[in-house]
Amino acid sequence: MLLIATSYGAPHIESRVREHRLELYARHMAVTGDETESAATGDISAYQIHNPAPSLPQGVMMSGSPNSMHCPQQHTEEATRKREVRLLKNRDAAKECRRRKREYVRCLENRLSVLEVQNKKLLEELQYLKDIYSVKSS
DNA sequence: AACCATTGGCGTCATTCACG
DNA sequence: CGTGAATGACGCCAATGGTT
Repeated sequence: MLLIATSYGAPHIESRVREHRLELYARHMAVTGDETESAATGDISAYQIHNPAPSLPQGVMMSGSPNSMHCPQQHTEEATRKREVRLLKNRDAAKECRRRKREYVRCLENRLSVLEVQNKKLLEELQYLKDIYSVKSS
């Protein structure tokens, strides 16, 4: 079972998204009549529905020795399992990556507002000094 | 209320990069 | 050089706010 609780984002949205995917998937199954292991668990993404998995999962090499798998059935099961693990890892990596990016942007925005205040103060000070100078020199 | 544009978050794929 | 992690790009969806 690959369904995991997501760590980021609003939980109420997460669950609704999941429900929506399940609905889409149910519709997909109704049309195709296809049924896989992930179908049984409901572990399916919207993208997978719109973009059926290629015949060869990403990153799975053709060069696997024929002896490593006893039969084609086992080979495809192993390939499917590897693909699911890879997708799960990449899903989590993407979430973490986005979280860091949001944090980075927040930091930049904070720094911007600090610098804006600083700049304003310096401009005011500059004006003040200019005024003093002009009064003295006149 | 219906419609539309914008925004934010997600999953996936493709690519890059660092490491063993 | 193969492999896994990180990330940009893309498309999708839901929520939200503005407009008619």
